[in-house]
Amino acid sequence: MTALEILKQHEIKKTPARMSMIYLLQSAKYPMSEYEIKEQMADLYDRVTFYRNVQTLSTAGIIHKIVADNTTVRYALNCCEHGHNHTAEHAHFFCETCKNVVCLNQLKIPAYDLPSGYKFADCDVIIKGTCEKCNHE
Amino acid sequence: MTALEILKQHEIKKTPARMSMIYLLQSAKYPMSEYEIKEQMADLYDRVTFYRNVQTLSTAGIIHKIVADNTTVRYALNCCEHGHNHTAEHAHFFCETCKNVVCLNQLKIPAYDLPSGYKFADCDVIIKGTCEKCNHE
DNA sequence: ACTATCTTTGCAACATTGTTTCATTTGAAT
DNA sequence: ATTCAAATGAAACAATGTTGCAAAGATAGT
Repeated sequence: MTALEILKQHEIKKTPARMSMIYLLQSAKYPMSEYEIKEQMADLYDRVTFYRNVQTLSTAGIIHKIVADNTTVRYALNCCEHGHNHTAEHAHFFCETCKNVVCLNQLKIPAYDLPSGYKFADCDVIIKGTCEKCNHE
Repeated sequence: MTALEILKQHEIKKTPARMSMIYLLQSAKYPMSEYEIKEQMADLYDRVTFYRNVQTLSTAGIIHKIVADNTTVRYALNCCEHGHNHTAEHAHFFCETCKNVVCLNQLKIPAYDLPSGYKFADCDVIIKGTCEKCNHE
């Protein structure tokens, strides 16, 4: 699906900043940091616009924000399959050496039983350690 | 166990800042934010010292740091039972309304199978939603 | 095409969180 | 008491995120 199609599908206006954010994340192998996005967006990049679009795109379900650590935030595109957005919740791996984050799509997040009276909204699972590449160096 | 005993057990020097941090966390019902700690430590409080002691105490396993969100960090004392420190990994609940964090000691974190080559170090589980109190208001 | 309206953007300023460096103070062992 | 490493405080800095407001851009109605 193209960036434009994604925006149309969610009835979000096409703007250069949004288009290139989606492009970038589509071509990324891993969830990207703000810094990486900033580097690649160059002149199109304004911090405030970025944060506002992160907000817009993530409430629409187009991207998701991964908090690996309080100082390590990454952004990734949700998989848009079969014409609608369908991303099962999965765990994320954070390599403490190279600071990269990887989506572990195969690791689904189990349902947790909350104490009575508690309402569930969302669950984040971050597994920390060292990635394959860093282990072989 | 007293704050002093905890420090001695881990061979960490007794200083006023460390003592009162442990006191505070011992008396806290919930994991505390830096702001709450700061309020209560008043003149004993210096930001740099705080961060350094968070580092010292958490690598010693005396406290743990809970990242509920990139802008929401909480600190909690680990349970020190039977004379040694023994805290099974448990999930945490983050109330999106009141921003409180609760340790869900009963929710143990399952073992996840990582892709080959990946080395496991740690796993954080954050469940988001609304807490009992906020649901009844 | 023209205007009115709403959304998005860019900029400036600010707030919060965390780190580094370095001189000084303190803890605790002898 | 002396000593020496460890801990502290202060200043400066860096990164991250937010708010208010004016300008620019897109959209719809006439």
